[in-house]
Formats: sequence, structure tokens, C-alpha cells
Amino acid sequence: MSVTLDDQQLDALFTALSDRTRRDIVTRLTTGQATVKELAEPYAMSMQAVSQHIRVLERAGLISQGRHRQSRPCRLEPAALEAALSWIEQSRQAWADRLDRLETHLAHLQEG
Amino acid sequence: MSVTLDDQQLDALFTALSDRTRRDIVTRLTTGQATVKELAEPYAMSMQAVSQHIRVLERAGLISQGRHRQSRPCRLEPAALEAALSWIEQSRQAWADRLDRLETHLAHLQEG
DNA sequence: CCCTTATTCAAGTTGACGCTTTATAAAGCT
DNA sequence: AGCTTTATAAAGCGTCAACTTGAATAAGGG
Repeated sequence: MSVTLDDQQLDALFTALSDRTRRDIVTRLTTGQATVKELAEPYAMSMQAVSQHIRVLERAGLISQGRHRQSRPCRLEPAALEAALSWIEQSRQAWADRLDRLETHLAHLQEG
Repeated sequence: MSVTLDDQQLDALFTALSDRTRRDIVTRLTTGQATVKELAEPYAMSMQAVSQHIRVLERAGLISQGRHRQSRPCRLEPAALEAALSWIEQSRQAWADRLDRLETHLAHLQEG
């Protein structure tokens, strides 16, 4: 079940999520496919710039692009989101486990 | 319950997680406090470099530093991890919701 | 075949990032 | 007081990231 990625993939993943425009695009794509042109419309920047953001998201595995007539519709690939989730969850779990052990340890001290 | 951050905070958070050394440091800190010197030991880079990484993690709210004698022990602040989790969860949820709606829609078409 | 539409490629600028080295600060040791 | 340990500050360097503009590609429409 656990989606394990290597360091480079995690680099790409968190780098992709570290930009507001790219997070916006991910959010937009949770509601379905969209072309580059459609994705670019809300922004002041050029379509080329958005195309570059799309490339970053693609490298991270967060989205993929198809072909339909002249357009290249983008769609979300939620597996990468799961992977990011998985990494963070692991850290959170390790932290929680440590607190549990600490508590147990302290309880033992109290008893003894 | 949901930890909501603004765009700048999310930028800082995901930027902090986008570097292998910093993710290592986070992982290390799930097992308890550590000084800058201790954190720097496993790496080939200078302690100054690690100190800079720590600053990035601190800006993102992922860790905080105390004072004890000459050292400044770092500890994890898991709330920021929760916030990152929260953002990703939201996207995943939106995606899942959309798929549910699609399925429902298709089922209706089949029936009708 | 031109013309438009959708998109990418390529090159250049600006600014941020990851690191180094040198210097400085603050606390403890002798 | 001087020396050591732990850490940050500041300046500099090379690389990468986020844009821009201009040119190229690919598919369709008149």
C-alpha cells in the first residue's frame, strides 16, 4: 500500500508543490481535465510560463498530458499526491510513536 | 481541525521539504531534539550549511530552536507537517469527490 | 495552400538556492 | 583573561528556477 519514492522523486514532488501557481493548477485539475490554454487563462503570465509549470508538475508525476486535436489536455495523476502524503505520514507516525514511548517510559518511572 | 495556511506559508513549507538534507533532518528530529552540531555530523557539508537548512525549516514552522548552554537544540514542530498533510488531503478529497459524482452520473445514464 | 489555434522550444534576464570561506558572538573551561 | 566549543552573520560563487520574447511545430479550417 505504501507508495515509496526515492529522494530525487521526493525532491521533484515537493518542489512542484512549492509554487502557488502549480498548487492552483493541481486544485483546478481535481475537477477534471483542462488544456494548457484553459489553465493559463486565470493568470497574468504567458501561456509559455504555464506550459513550463506543467512540465514541472509532469516531472513530479503529478499530472500527465494527452492529445486531442490541437490541444494537449492535462489530467491529475493522484498517485504522486499519495506519495507525498505517505512521506509526511511516516514522519508524523514516527513522531507519535516516540511520544508514546516517552509516556510509557515516564509511567514506568512513576510506578517503579 | 483543519490547519489552513496561506500561500506564502505553503510555499515555505513545501520548499523546506523539497531538499533531501532537510527531509533527513526532519526525520532525525522525529526521534528527539538535537543540536546543530549533532545534526551536521552525518553530512559532508559544513555546519554553517546545516545551520542554513535549519533556518529554512524554522521559517516553514517545521522546527524551533531553544537554548541550552552553548548549544541551540532543535525540535520538531509537527503542526506544520499536519498543515502540509491537510493541503494534500484536501486535493485528494476533491479528486475522490469528483470521481464519485462521475460514477453517480454514469449510473444514472445507465438506468435511464 | 495560407491562416489561425494550441502548444512547445530556445535563448536571455533576474533572482533565489546551496554551498563555501572568513569573521563574529556567546558560553564554558582552565 | 585567554582558549575552545557551538553557533550565527556576511559575502561570494556557481547553479537552478521563474519568467519573458521570438521562433518553430502540429493540427484544423477556409
